[in-house]
Formats: sequence, structure tokens, C-alpha cells
Amino acid sequence: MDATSAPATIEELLDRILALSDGLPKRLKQCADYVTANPDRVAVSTVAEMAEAAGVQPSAFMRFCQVLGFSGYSQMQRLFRNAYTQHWPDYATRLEKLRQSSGGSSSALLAEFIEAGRLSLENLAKTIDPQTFDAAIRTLSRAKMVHIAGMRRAFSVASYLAYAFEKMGVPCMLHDSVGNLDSRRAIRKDDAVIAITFTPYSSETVELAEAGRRAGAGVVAITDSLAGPLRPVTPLLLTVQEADFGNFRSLSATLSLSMALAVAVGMAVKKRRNGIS
Amino acid sequence: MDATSAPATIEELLDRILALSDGLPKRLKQCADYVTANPDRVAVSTVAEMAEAAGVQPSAFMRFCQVLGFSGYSQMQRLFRNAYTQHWPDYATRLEKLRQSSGGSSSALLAEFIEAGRLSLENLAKTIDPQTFDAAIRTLSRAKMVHIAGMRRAFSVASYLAYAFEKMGVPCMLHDSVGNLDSRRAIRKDDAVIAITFTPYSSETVELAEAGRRAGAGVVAITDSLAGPLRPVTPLLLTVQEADFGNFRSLSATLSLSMALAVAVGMAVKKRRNGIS
DNA sequence: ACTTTCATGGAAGATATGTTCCATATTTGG
DNA sequence: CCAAATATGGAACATATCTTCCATGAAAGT
Repeated sequence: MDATSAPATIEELLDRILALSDGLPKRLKQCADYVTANPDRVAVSTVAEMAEAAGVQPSAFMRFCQVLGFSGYSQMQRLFRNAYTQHWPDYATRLEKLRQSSGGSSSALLAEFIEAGRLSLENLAKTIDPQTFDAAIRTLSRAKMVHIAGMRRAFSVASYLAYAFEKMGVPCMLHDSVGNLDSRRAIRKDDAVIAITFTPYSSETVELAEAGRRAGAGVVAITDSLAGPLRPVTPLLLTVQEADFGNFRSLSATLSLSMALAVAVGMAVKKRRNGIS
Repeated sequence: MDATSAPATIEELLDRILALSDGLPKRLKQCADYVTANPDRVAVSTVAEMAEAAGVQPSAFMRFCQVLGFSGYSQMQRLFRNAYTQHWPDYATRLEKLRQSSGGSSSALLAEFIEAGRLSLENLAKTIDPQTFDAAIRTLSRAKMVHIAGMRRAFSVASYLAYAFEKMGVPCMLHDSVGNLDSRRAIRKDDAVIAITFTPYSSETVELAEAGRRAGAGVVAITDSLAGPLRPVTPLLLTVQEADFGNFRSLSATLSLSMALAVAVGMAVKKRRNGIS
């Protein structure tokens, strides 16, 4: 018989999962992963639901509970049900609560940023022009190499794009100013440049885009205004209006756009390769 | 027969309770009062428990549910459970479908990413624990220097944090692997580390957080699981579940959280300085 | 290659929970 | 004060859910 007794708190439970999870059989590991990633669902789900979500049989999930020291799923669930009260089911109400939470203004701040993000996303869905988006994808997917430029706040977007392109197998180069190297010369005729900049526009980014244009490369811009400094450089302007909150722009919309762009380009590149070969 | 159909949302339900409650028999009114006062309990309690808490018999509570238009307690409970359980759509298969439908319009792809972002934000609002958030802010604002660690996809978050801290006048250092320098030694006792990593966790980030802990620095983690490798390192875990879309995490929630964190810390630091001076 | 041990999936059995029914109590209207 | 209508409590019934068991399949060690 297992001498280990049941965990008394969720922390204990998570500690125990962490301690055991390396030496666990495949299916039980699946359970462990799912529970640690979605601990909140335990309170409101049946074993059958949990098992399905974790991709195992109910009986496997039962074994998982027992390995942890519980008599069964019910006992484990009791732990989560008792600790449940904090989370409030409805988004609107919950947000309202965050905003008003008297414990300090920090939660209210978070609520504002969340709302700003949501507004930005909604706005993006409404304002994006599918034709420009498609054209941008075509341009980027034809390029031998994609150069990515973004400074300051746009740098996080640029670095994400680099990550995503890399993951999708699209050759790319992230231009940063480490060591103050001037890498403009690296852009060639059959490359493409993707420039990201917002007011106040960063001159380095604009210059890189211009260099790309001079070299005959395709240029795609992600920016916040149709009339910005990138307008003369390229017609492929993807504009994103982000809701800002006290000088901090949400970036949610910009990042979603970037992800979609990266994935679409990656898919197009793959299709092109298969088509040619 | 009651022509009224079951409420479809929790708001509707509460509205209906409010509308009916004046003309309700004594026991049913007790039920109404208890439910409006503790709506969160419905998702995790049995009828018997609810009835006892409301001071009535289970059968009375059943009648209450039926007066509201539900077939019984289960149906009403389903409302609360569904509202709580975030059912992320199955993005993996959706992406596959998009890929296969050769016409696969890129706008549809973008729409999916926007939707993923929106869901992530809503989920963040529902699951964030204000107390942990506040504690994280306190820890970071007391630090002489904030060290930021994040690799791969988390790097864009890290770089944004660095930008925001910089802008708020908080001394910070972004740890990247440029030149493969080992910068762990730079962490001192009265510093703090903010480590960002998601499954599959990056060992460099975890190591940096551990180094911080050993040095006696405060450690704050932004991650996706309560039981990840950062759990043994610090209790200050800010967990964010992002909707995945074909292996691409939305990051909207993570970034909103990061912005709020940066601004709150910046404000706290300024207050501290003014208080001391 | 064989045996032993362990993990797995499915289905059958046990239990808890939801639901209904009806006799009794309470209220309402004459 | 009486009769009709309605509300109430408790127990019986039905169902969903948990839990266990065992035959099968996979892995590890000899």
C-alpha cells in the first residue's frame, strides 16, 4: 500500500506532481501535464471530461489520482472545489471587479491593459485590408531572405517575427543595432524588408526600409498611420491602430497581425517549394 | 407549461431572478437570495449542498431551478460551468483545415489569430490572482536592478519589458545570449529577476532564475503552468494560458500582463523615491 | 528469444447525485 | 371559520458519475 497520504493543499499537490512527473508512465504523464497546465478545470469537470481533454482513458486518470495519494478523482476534486471561490466566471464582471479592486490600483491597471488589448484586436479585425495583407504575403513569400527591422517598442514585434519565420523555415535576418553595425548592405534585389515602426517613427527603421527599396527589394511596413514616413517607400502598408493606455501601446493587434503574416508566408513558401520541385 | 425558456447566459439568469424574486414563495426566495449572493458556488456544488447552504430542502431548490426555466439543477449548473471552463477551440485542426482548403484565405488566418488573442485576454482577466500580481510588483519595485530573462518566443516579451522599464525609469538589464556571455554573476542580493518561459521551458531562463535565487534576489516568473520548472524557484508565479494556434502562442495576454507589470512597478519606484527624498 | 513485470483500454459494478412524487402543512379567499 | 389552492418536506426513483477489475498489449531484464 502506498504510504503517501493525500495532499492537503493545491501547492502540495503541484509539488508532488512535479516530484513524480519525471518517472511517470506515458499516459499518467499526459494527465500530469494537463492538470498542471489547467488546474482550474479540475473543479468543474468530470473525470471523463478531464480524461478526454488529456487524451487518455478515464481509468488512466483514476490511476493518476491514486498515484498522487488520493483515494480517487472525487477526493482530488474536493481540493480544487474548496479553493475555487476566487475565480469569477464571467469576463465582464471579472474585469469590473479587477478595475474596482480596492486592494490597490495595480489590478485596475491590468484591467485597463487587458481592455486596451481587446479593443485593439477588435479594431484590427475591422480595419485590415485583406488585399494589402495578401499582397504583403506574396511579396514576402517570394523573397529569398526577409529582413526585419524594428526598434524600441517595435523591437519586440520584430524579434517575434524573426522567431516565427525561423520556426516556419523562412530565411530571415533580424536587424538590430548591436555593435552599431550598419547592415543595410546586406539587402539584395530579391530579398524583402519588413519594417515596423510607430509614432514617433524611428529613423533607423525608415532608413533600412529605404535602403531596401533602393536595392530593389520588396518592402512591407507595419505601422500606425497611412501617412507616416513609410508611405513614400512602399504601398504595402499594414496599418494597426492600437488602443493606448498612458503612453503604452497595447501591441496585441500588432502581434496577432505579425503571427498571421508569418504563418501565411511560411505556408506560401512551403507551397512554392513543393510546386517547383 | 412554462413558456419561458432557459436563460442562456449568467446575466440573463440573474436578470430573471431579480424580476421574479418579489413574487416568490418563502423557500424559493431563500434560494434566490443565496444564489445571487454566491453565484460562484453553483459551479462546484451539488444541489444538496446548495439547498443546505440556502436553508431549504433539495426539492425546494429543484423547484427554484424550474421556475427559472431550467429543466433542473444540472442544466443551470452547466451554464456556470461552461462560463468558467474556457473551451479553447481546437486550433490545431482548424489550422489544418485552413491549410487544406487551397483557397485558404489569409484573412481567415488573421481572424483566427485575432480570436485567439481575444480569448487569451479574457482568460487572463478571469484567472489572474491580484494578490500574486501585487506581490510581484512589490518585489520588483524594491530591487536596485531588474534582470530580465526570456528566450525564443519569450524573448519578444522580455525585450518589451526592457523597453517599458527603461521608459519608466526602472534600472534593468535584458539578458540575451548574444556572444554567449554568462551574465549570471551580474545578479546581486538586492536585485530582482523576472523570468519568462513557456513549455517547452528554456533551460537558460530557468538557470538564470535559479542563479537569482541563490544570489538572494527576488524572483518573479511569467509562465504557463503552476507546476513548471520555475515553481521550486519562486512562489511569485504569474501564470498565463494563451490560446495556441498551430504551435503559435498568441502572447496577447502575456504582453498585456507585462505592460501592466512594468507600469505598476515604475509607479511604485517613483513613489518610493519621492517618499525617501 | 523468453519470461516477467508493468502499463493500458474497455466494460461492469458501486456510489453519489439529481429528479420526481405525494402526503402533509400552510396560506389565501370566501 | 371553512374550503380551495398552493407551498413544503421527505422519501423513492432514475441517472450520471466514479471506481474497480481484468484481459490484452507493450516494455524490460535475463
